Parts: sequence; C-alpha cells; structure tokens
Amino acid sequence: MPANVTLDDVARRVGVSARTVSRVVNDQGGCTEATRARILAAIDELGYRPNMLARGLITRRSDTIGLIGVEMSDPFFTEVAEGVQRAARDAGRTMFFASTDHDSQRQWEILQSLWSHGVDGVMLFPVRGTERQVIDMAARGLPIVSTDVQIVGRNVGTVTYDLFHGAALAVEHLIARGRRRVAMAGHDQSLLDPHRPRRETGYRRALDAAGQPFVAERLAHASNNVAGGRAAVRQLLTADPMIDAIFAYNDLMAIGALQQLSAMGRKVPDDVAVVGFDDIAMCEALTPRLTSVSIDRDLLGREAVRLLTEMSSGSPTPEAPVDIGLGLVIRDSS
Amino acid sequence: MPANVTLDDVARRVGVSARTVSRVVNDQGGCTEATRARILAAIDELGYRPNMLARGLITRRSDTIGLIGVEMSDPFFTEVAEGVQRAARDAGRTMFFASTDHDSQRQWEILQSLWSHGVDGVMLFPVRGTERQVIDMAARGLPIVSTDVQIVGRNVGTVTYDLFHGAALAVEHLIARGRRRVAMAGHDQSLLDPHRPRRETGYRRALDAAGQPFVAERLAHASNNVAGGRAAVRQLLTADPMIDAIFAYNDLMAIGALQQLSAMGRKVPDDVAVVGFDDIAMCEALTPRLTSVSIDRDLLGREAVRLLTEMSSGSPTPEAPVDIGLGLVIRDSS
DNA sequence: CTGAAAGCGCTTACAG
DNA sequence: CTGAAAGCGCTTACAG
Repeated sequence: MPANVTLDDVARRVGVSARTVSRVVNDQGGCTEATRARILAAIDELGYRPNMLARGLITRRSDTIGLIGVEMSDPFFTEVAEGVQRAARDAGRTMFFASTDHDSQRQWEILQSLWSHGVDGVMLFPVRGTERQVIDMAARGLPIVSTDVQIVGRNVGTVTYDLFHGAALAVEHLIARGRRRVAMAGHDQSLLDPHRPRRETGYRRALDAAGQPFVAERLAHASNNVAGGRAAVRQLLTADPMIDAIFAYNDLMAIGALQQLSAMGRKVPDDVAVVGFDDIAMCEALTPRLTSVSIDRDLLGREAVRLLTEMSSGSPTPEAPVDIGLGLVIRDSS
Repeated sequence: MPANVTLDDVARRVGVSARTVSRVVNDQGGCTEATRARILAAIDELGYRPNMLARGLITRRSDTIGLIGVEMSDPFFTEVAEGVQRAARDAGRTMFFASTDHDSQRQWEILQSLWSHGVDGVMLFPVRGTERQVIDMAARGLPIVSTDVQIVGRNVGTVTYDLFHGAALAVEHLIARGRRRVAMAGHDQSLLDPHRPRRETGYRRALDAAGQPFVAERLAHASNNVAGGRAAVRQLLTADPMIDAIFAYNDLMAIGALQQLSAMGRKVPDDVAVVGFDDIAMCEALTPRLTSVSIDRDLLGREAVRLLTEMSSGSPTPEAPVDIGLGLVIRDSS
C-alpha cells in the first residue's frame, strides 16, 4: 500500500515548508511565481490530493452538501435531485444523496451521519420525521433547507411552491376547456398530512370559483402510484360514468388514469381530459402526451443551494420561505 | 453558535480521561460498568457525537461507501441504488450516491472527491470513462467495484451478470411460445460499446440455436428510452408487418414498443409479444404487464458491498468476477 | 515572500 | 481498569 502523499511530502520534494505548499494549494497568493510553478509540478508528479478530512477538521467546511429523499425510484424525486446536483456543481460543491426508504427514523440517522462527516448543509426533500429533529440538528450548526413545508428555526431555510395554486391552475384550465364534470384522483395519505390536502383544496376552490358544484363521488382516493391511478379512475367512472376530466394527485396516478381510461374504452382527451402533477420527464413520452403542473427543478436546486451556502457562510437565517412558483404545461391529454 | 461537544467535554464532565470515553464510544470494553454508565449518561446529556473527520483521519475508515451512476432518473439505475443502499445499511454503512450526468470527466472528479473525503470504497454502476482512471484510483488505495464490465487491477472487484445469456433467455422464451418472426429493438449506441452488443449477440445466437434465420430488417436501432422504443417499432413494422414478437434492449424501449404497437392497432400479446430487459418496477404497472429479463438488485447490492468491505479491510483482491446471474420474469405481454 | 509552532478531535501504542 | 503523550494531515495566527 503506497503511503499517501501528504503536504509534507510535496514540501520536502520542493524544499519549502508545508505552509508554502498549503498557500499554493489554496490559491492564497503571496508566493513567487517560480516557487509556485515548482510546487505545482511536484503536486502533479507525486499525485498529491489534499486530505479533506484533515482540512475539514480545521476549516469546518467540506464543499459538500447532502440531499435526503425518501425513495430513490420516485421519478419526480430523482429529477429534483438532478436539478440540485447541477446547482451544487455550478456552486463548486459536490452533492451526495441518501434516501430514508420511507423510514422516518432513518432521516435522523442520515442527518447525524452527514453532520458528523462534515457536510456544509443538507436539503430535505421532502421533509419526514418530526420538525424537532430538523430544528435540533440545525441549532447544532448544520444548515438545513426544508422543501414545501416551512420549518422555522435558526439555520433552517425553506423553499416552497404553492401546491394549492398548482391544483387550481390545473382545474381552471380544464374548466376553461369546457369540462363540466371534473373529477380528482387524490392520494389516500393526503388526509394524514399535517399540512392539509392542498391539492384537493385547490381543486375544490377552483370548482367553487367557476360556480361548479363539488360532488363527493367525483373525488376518489388511492395510493399515489400507477396502480392507484387505475383504481381511482375505476371507482370514479363507476360512480359517475359521465365524468369528462380527471385531475390527478401526481403524474404516476395520471399514467394509471390513462391506462384505466383506455381499458374502459374512453378516449383521451376527446371523452375525458387528464391533467397530472409534477411534470416528470415521462409526460412527454406518453400517448397522449400528458398535461401536468410543473415545478422548476433547476430553480428549486439553485435556491436550495443558495440558501445552504448563505447559511453555512454565517449569513443570518432567512426569515421568509423562498417561493419558486409553478406553472402548467399543456400537452395533448387536455 | 454552540461550540461542538467533543470527547474531552464528555471526559471532563464525568471526570475521566478522553481515552476512557473513547473506549466506551467504540465498545472496546475494559471499563467498569459503573464508569461506562456514567459516560453514556453524559454523552446523552451533552448530545455528543464523534467527529468522523477526526476519527477517519486516524482509522482510515469512515463506514461510508459511494455509488457513482450516470443518470439519476434512469429507473433501473435507481432501483439498483436502492438495493445497494439496503445492503450497505445491513452492513452498518451509509451509502452516498452521486451521478456523473453522462459526463465522463465527472467520474474522475467524483472519484477523487469521494476518495479525499475518505469513503471506504466506491461502486461504479455503470463504469464510464477510461479503465485507467479506475485502476489508478484503486492502486492508490481506494477499493472499487465495477459492475458488468470486468476491470482487472489491485483493489478492483467486479460483479457481473451475463447480458448475453439474458437476451438468449428472452428470445428462447418467445420462440418456445410459438413466435416465428422475432424482432429486436436495439440500442443505437451498442455498436460503440467496446464490450460488444451482447444483447444483440444473444438474440442472434438464440435464433440460430432454434434454427430460425436472422433477418437484418428485424433488427432496428434507436435511443434506449421510450421514444426510441416507439421509433424502433415503427421502423420494424414498416419493414416487416408480419413480425410477431419484439425483444427490447431495455424496459423503457419496451414501453415505447407497447405504445407504438397500440397506436398501430396491434394487440399485445395476441398479435405481437413483447419482452423487455431490466425488470423495472413499472413492468408490473403496465397494461399488459411486461415480461422482462430480471437482475436481482438486492443480490447485486450485497455482493458489491461485500467485495468493497473485504477489500477495504485488507483482504486480497478477488481474482474472478462475481456472477450474480439473471432470470426471466414472465408476465402478460408474451 | 517564507517558516516553526500550535491545534482541529480523535485513536493508538505504551505505561501504570 | 485508567491515564498522559504522540500523531493523523492539514490550516491558522504569529514571526521574521
């Protein structure tokens, strides 16, 4: 095992002190151009790379940020992760990703692990476990960005998007296209959500605003995946065969809706229009291409990385959440 | 900013030396039960957590492993990542994931970053960039596991699965079901692959073995995603409208194939059978449910973590690749 | 422009 | 069963 190349090895090779090599490595100037060149040559020749553990022990920073998710294979999640990764790279940081696998205890373990390994900050998407965990961890000095749900505390920032508004956008669009029996395929866990079923509220308010009645049998609940979308649509069409539009909790449910509608002989969008939520890449690949409410992943990533960078460099905790907005991407399904 | 709680803080609180606290933290025994209890109480009270940077600087291990992929939003990839994560957790390690975003230069940067941050090993899935990079990095002391493609070098292990055999399984199955005009939707980058287009070779050999002719117009190439699958099938059906089965390079192409067949009025599996590759979760959610060649993600994860653990604890580099095999999951599409 | 010393928070032999 | 010292590889004041 070849001993690791250290700063001292480089210094000895060139015949200067470690201090000087360190200055060159960190671009701090104050060094003859000639010395600098010799040091750089030696670094290259020896294959020296600074040990981040040693450096981080002193500087208290690592130029890495963590992203904690709940399920790696959720397409919306991974697309957001890619946005965050691009933003992190642009900011000169490396992003590492870990997933809780829906185990809320894991969020705490991973937070602790990331913290003890010296990451500069952590983004939670989405937040799981208790707020207390987050607030405590942040208070200990680890900057945290929460998404969607605002958490108030020192060292905690929030990036939000108005799900309520997004749902309203979708339903208003359907109504504007002349749909008069707009149903919703909702998520059966929404009611357990401490932050209220915002998509559903948006759906109901948009109906209200358009003077259309809310009909209980036009709101079904199921799991938020493809199978759930199918189940919900089966239930909706059984209860009211005249439904002419479906707003789905997310794109996976919308995909299930498309499948079920096809299986039941309904044409999309002629008989029934469908709108999803999240605007995952798959929307473009479906037939018909799926209309969906879109959240800008790159903007989300940039804002999260910015908040994390600011907090980790000692800026005061931002008071208000950053709202990145969201829009509707109209395609062939509506 | 509350100063971080250190080992010394705990020691001072209890009135023992740091050495003793360290022994308790690391479960090394040799300590009165009474002292131990007092130390644990103080740790809990103070909220002490060992600084992994300091520990890693000495022990040269961090109980973390890295996984480098090329694209986060590829569903097969994320499912493998979940398998690796489970295996890592079971082995008492935390897995961090990073993606090269198809930029081969990035693999090198991420490898260096992971290494300088002290991870115990890295799994590459799939391998990108040059073999040299991998061999050099491993020679410096970072255990690496390559997937699919074997790389020979000190500190480099490989987990493989026989893609050639997997393709043959799929085609044999189609022929056994009575299909006589089996086409393939291939990946247009396969020919650039230094490791030969193994799925295609498997396809051709299986035809040979069954005494069926290979017909050039029954092999189309396109990008390995849903849109590519559609394009390939359009081309295949135009060239030979009598095709009765399609073997796709991966499940995404198979999904595109299902869409295109439906658009062209073909029933699956009655008119045309379809078999995909990878067995992503979505296979179960499609209509019809998709038959696919399956790679065991949990086994892949376990073997990779095992190799990494062995190499990082100084075991000799394993000579032969570990073959985890693969199978065919027959569903409704064939 | 460059160097010698101290120290980040921990573990590892070595004593007692 | 427990402690005092050295050191992992760096950076940070402080001198010169």
